[in-house]
Amino acid sequence: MISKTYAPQDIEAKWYQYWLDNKHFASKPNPDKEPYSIVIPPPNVTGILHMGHMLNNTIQDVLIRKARMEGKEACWVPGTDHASIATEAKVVAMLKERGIEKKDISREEFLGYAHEWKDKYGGIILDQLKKLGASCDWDRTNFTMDDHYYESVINVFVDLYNKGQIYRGVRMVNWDPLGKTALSDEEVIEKEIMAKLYYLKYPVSGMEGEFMTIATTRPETIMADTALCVNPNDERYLAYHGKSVKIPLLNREIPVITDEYVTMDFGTGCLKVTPAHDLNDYELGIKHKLPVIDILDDDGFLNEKAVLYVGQDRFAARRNIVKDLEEAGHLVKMEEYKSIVKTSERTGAVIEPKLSLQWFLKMDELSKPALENVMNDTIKLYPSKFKNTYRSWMENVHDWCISRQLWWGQQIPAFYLQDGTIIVAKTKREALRKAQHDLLLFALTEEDLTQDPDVLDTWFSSWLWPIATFDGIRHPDNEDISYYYPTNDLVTGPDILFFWVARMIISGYEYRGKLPFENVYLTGIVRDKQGRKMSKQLGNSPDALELIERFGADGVRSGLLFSAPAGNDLLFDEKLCEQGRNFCNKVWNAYRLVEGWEIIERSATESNKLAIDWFNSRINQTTHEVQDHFVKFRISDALLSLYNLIWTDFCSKYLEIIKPDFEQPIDKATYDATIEIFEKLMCLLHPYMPFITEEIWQALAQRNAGESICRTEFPKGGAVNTELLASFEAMFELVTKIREIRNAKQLSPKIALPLSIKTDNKARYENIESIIEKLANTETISYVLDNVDGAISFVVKSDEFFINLEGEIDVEAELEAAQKDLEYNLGFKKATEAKLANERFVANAKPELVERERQKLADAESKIKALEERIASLKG
RNA sequence: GGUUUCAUAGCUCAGCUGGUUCAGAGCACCUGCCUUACAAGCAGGGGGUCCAAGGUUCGAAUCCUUGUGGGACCA
Repeated sequence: MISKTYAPQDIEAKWYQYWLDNKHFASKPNPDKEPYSIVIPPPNVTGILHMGHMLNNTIQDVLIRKARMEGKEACWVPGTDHASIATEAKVVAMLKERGIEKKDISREEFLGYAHEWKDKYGGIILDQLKKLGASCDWDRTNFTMDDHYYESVINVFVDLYNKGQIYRGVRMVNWDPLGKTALSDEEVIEKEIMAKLYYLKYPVSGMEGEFMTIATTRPETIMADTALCVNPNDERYLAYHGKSVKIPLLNREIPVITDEYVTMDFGTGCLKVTPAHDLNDYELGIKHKLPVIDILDDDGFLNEKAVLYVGQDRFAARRNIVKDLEEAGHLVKMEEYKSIVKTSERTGAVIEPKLSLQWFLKMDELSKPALENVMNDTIKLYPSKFKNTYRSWMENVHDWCISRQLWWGQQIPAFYLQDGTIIVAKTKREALRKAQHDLLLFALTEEDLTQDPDVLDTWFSSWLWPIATFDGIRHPDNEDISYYYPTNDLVTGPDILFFWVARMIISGYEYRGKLPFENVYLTGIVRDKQGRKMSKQLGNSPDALELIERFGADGVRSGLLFSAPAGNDLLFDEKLCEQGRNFCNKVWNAYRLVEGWEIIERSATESNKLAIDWFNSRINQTTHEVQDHFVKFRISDALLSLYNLIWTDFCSKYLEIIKPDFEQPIDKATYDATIEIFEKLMCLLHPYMPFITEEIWQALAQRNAGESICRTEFPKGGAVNTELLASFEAMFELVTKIREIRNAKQLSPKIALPLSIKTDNKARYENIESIIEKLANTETISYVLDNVDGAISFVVKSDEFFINLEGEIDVEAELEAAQKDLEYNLGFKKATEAKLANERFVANAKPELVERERQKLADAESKIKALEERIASLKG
């Protein structure tokens, strides 16, 4: 006896191992097949599976499994990225636990520990993906710090440098004083906070008793001021043009300059200019040739250039200077002020705008094909609304700061001579040769070369992902890259559209001359019920593995997809997984029913034959629907179509029709047809629910060793008999009406109801009498020419039906219902007639539409006739 | 502030090129059923001024304009 409820745990583990053992996910170039490839968005090597990953990877798995079943050479490349900042932080923490400080060990030692950490804890997420059922080709697993990948990244750096696309320069960057590294704009999170706006007055030189008052949120930077700036049109300050003021406490003199950049109505309309510590001030400083005084060191502590508060942390210095300013009478007032503070995504530290020497990649030329080919739909974004966002970003692209002051990552292949000359080469040896050869410095040895200590931004390695995972940078003509590139679909979140997707497109055109993928499917963000983004801090994210444990991978997968249209955020509720689990159970029980049947050698009844034909038409219809949804990347809609097909049409209708009576056998013809149908349904559903479909598919028939549903053919969808579908629709409507009466009269389902039909076309019902009897539990059906007195009646299409429940009929209620129905139909008739009488409608609308309206009118008319007779007889 | 996007049932969303009287699905809710595959189930039901106001059209939830209110991106 098999279990009444579906128990996924053992089944899932069993089949996943089976798939691996039989290498069903492995792929290699096959010229006889069409390639279909996806590269996984590499999760952070420190990461663990969360809801976003589950959604994202389920979608990829659905796509890849479907492609595999369609006979394509499907290849899903998994892997992880090295996540410099996050991983380095983990390693530093691990060392700290062992009592080791990063600053006390060498780079080589540190990297040794980092690799140790990675081998031990890194990539847990990939194993977790297996629990989800991900059909990745695991032999192709890549890591952005693998030797071949590392080399690819270095090669690209050298190449771009040689092409003049990479340069070194001083720029104002987002500095993370805790991580002690520059961050890209994308690694910065803006938080809204309540800050204080301090109003400080600066004495004007040569004008005793005159002051200029500025408003600032950062009083500790006044020592770095090099000017005060007012709008030249601001009448309040005309008298001070060309004067100078003294910085409070410090008494250093700085000029008053004018620039239209200053907003007159913000604060006091008088701006302190601090070029070293604010991006806008920096630009203003360049414009007005102001000096730059950098008073902060890399830790965010004040240095000796500050003169005051030297050695203090920036926040401590702020507290102290406010106190001192107040005592000295320079603090006019303080105001609460809502402002935005930038923080580091990784360390949480408040970002310090800082001038520093960094490596940059020029973006203006490189980004052109990437913009163009998204705008002209060579690369399609789903949903397309992201095209706008993409464009606005790409049109305002800044040069990319690619250096990071860390150790974990690809070390920048730039070597410095003692005089500062830069030589960029893949290795130190090559750099030396270059120096000797190009600069004629024959006496030079490797000891004279110092490599840049910084590493490259992690995105500078992951932007090569679709190429480097196939080793297409080092070997641009190898078999894999030639076959699998460009990949087909990329599935990722819109939050990394810019700094990953766009950059992959850039590198794709630069290094392959081609797009990296054809379609980009952007998932929504998984939020909690209240609409909050799931995060560790809030603790509102469910444990992914625990969810799988509770609901089964199939349940979680389908649950996530039930309400996940592309690009729309998904408000996650465990109820969705429950629904998925219930669906598994439904499918499971349908299998239990079929599995328990005794078979008898007998041909099928006419009604069974009809039901089989009808259901095959429904499958075909739905298959076409599903294909259409897939073409448009409506993954969620495709699932919902299948859900309804299986639950409503297969279980509630088809199986109920052909189900033999209790402990009766089923005829072989119907049984065989049902098994075939069941297999087809499992194939259609397999991409979504791989485990249960494999389990049932294996059980439905004898299979060969190693055979799997994941290698069967995805149903193509044959002819649809629309007439048959329509007649079954009408029949189900009839059945529903009878059931409605049963419910309204509170009659037990066990009592068979007497049904009479008044119709011009008896043949319409004769073949399906037994179906109606079974579904609605009616007694033998009779045909009548006249209305049945005292019976409950209703109209479906143009035929009238009577259920004679002696004494049960409430004439008033029946009359009212019939009257209401009549009114509706009269209204409908009127509207349709008006439409058809309208010349412009008949002239402009599509002919089939007009024809449909005529048909509707005819239907309504016969229905009205039947209803009128009905009302007359009730009144009679 | 600029750009963009959305507003449909109590909740989450479909509604694709305007065309069934179009107002849909799932969940939730109500009623009746422990019926023989399934109570993680079966049968049935109620529920909406499609944000507001104009416009285009034979016809608007759908297209246009303005407003209101949310989100995203950029500053």
